[in-house]
Amino acid sequence: MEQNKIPQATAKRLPLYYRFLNNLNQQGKNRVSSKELSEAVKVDSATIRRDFSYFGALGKKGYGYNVEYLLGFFRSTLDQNETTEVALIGVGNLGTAFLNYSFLKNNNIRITKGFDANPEKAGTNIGGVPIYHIDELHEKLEGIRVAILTVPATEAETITEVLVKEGIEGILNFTPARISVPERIRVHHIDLAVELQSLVYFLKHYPLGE
Amino acid sequence: MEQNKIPQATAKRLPLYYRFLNNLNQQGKNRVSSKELSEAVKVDSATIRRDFSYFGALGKKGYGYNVEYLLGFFRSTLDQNETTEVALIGVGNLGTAFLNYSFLKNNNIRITKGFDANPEKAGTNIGGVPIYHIDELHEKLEGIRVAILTVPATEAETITEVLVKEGIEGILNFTPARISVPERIRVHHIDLAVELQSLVYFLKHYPLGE
DNA sequence: ATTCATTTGTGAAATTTATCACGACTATTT
DNA sequence: AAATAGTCGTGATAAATTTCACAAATGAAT
Ligand SMILES: NC(=O)c1ccc[n+]([C@@H]2O[C@H](COP(=O)([O-])OP(=O)(O)OC[C@H]3O[C@@H](n4cnc5c(N)ncnc54)[C@H](O)[C@@H]3O)[C@@H](O)[C@H]2O)c1
Ligand SMILES: NC(=O)c1ccc[n+]([C@@H]2O[C@H](COP(=O)([O-])OP(=O)(O)OC[C@H]3O[C@@H](n4cnc5c(N)ncnc54)[C@H](O)[C@@H]3O)[C@@H](O)[C@H]2O)c1
Repeated sequence: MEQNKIPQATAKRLPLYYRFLNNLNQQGKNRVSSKELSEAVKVDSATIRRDFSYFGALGKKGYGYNVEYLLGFFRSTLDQNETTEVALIGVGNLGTAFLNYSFLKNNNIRITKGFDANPEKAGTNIGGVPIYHIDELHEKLEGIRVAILTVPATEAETITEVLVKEGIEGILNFTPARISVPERIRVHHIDLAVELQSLVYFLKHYPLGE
Repeated sequence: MEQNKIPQATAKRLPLYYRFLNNLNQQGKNRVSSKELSEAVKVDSATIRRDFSYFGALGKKGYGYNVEYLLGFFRSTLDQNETTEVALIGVGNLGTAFLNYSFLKNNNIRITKGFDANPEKAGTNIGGVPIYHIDELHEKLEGIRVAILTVPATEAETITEVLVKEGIEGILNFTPARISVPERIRVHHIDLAVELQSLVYFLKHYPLGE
């Protein structure tokens, strides 16, 4: 949409910066250096300056960055002015935890609808979010572009096909299944078992500082 | 411990390969090519071959890989012969979901103890895992090297200090707090809000195929 | 036996990401 | 107004990761 120049690695750090700037702002701080930011978010200060520089000269030499200005800039860059609606598919253990969690501290993304195959869950309300039967996807998914997938792995592929057909553009997939989607759809995997296992692997094979 | 030659990016993919090989093995398949693996785990086949090659010549040209052999190899590489015990700190929404989930399908990592500050949770049992009061950390953490952190963000830093003091070596941190630890401790962050937000960012700024 | 379709393992190249290091500039203190 | 300490933005470099592309090997088919 804009300049596709922002490296993916940078893009993944933006929400992190945004959140911390929000904290600073709420604390009344109005000035911050890349060094301070670095200590807080655990990213090298040169990397932070480089990240910011893709968006132009946001800071002042010898001074640092103005918190409010930077915050405003990232707010619009991250589209935090308008609310993004997200659907959650699979209201089980994990899905319920997400529904009970309000993502929107410093954050304009909200899970607004839940879907489940279990007819007993349809019609209920968890954490203020209405739950619908999965068969109602077509009617209820209007205008929603992002889905969180927390169904059993065996269901992931078929549900994904439906979601794609309904026009979903992005999926945050918590199932261990590696789903297949058309090129235009973006899928991010969060694979908790893999994360845990790789952490254990690192401990055994890369002892001490990195 | 062994040859520190395995790139981190490779190490992070090993559990993924391992899981899929397990599936193949259970299906009775005894041969697989990097191309098939590639389609299943959505990793470029050259990358897979490169990853495997760090461990030596595990395949046969013109043939592919023997599933059972490869599986056995990764089982020992990932220390799946012995069980790894993990402690979970913070038995709330997210923590409870993890306790109710059995990580150990194809996987020898188990959450064996939960800890919470809420005295009403101490003494209970969730998903077969006993919950202790957080003050009992010292007595109960013996021999456990890995912890999952699912406490409120405000508690993350202080709890981490205690965990480090108790000899924990790896932390899987689900709180938005970027915790400070000595060099020797390994921390992996899983930041759900950041993941969601960056997915939304990518959708808006990188439309269509990547 | 020979051909043919596959598939590995890897040198080399390309791409992506992180880090170094310094000139230019700012605010503050003396 | 000069000196000082601090900080950005970025060219250059380094490091990490991915991908290309092909010789060498394999098994199956004829
Ligand atoms: N819970 C965890 O800690 C955890 C950890 C790692 C991975 N996961 C993965 O996350 C996913 C969900 O895990 P969970 O523990 O919440 O499972 P769960 O069984 O508690 O929940 C799954 C939910 O999906 C619903 N469902 C089933 N088929 C459906 C369909 N076709 N359409 C819509 N809904 C359907 C079920 O009714 C159920 O409510 C699984 O793939 C699991 O492997 C979970
Ligand atoms: N639930 C989600 O979907 C979700 C999503 C993203 C991030 N998170 C993060 O994960 C963490 C946990 O979220 P949650 O929704 O489970 O919160 P929660 O409030 O439901 O659970 C937190 C638990 O930690 C316990 N606790 C508080 N202080 C403690 C202490 N000092 N020692 C031990 N236990 C203590 C509380 O008693 C509670 O049971 C939070 O940091 C949250 O920001 C959660």
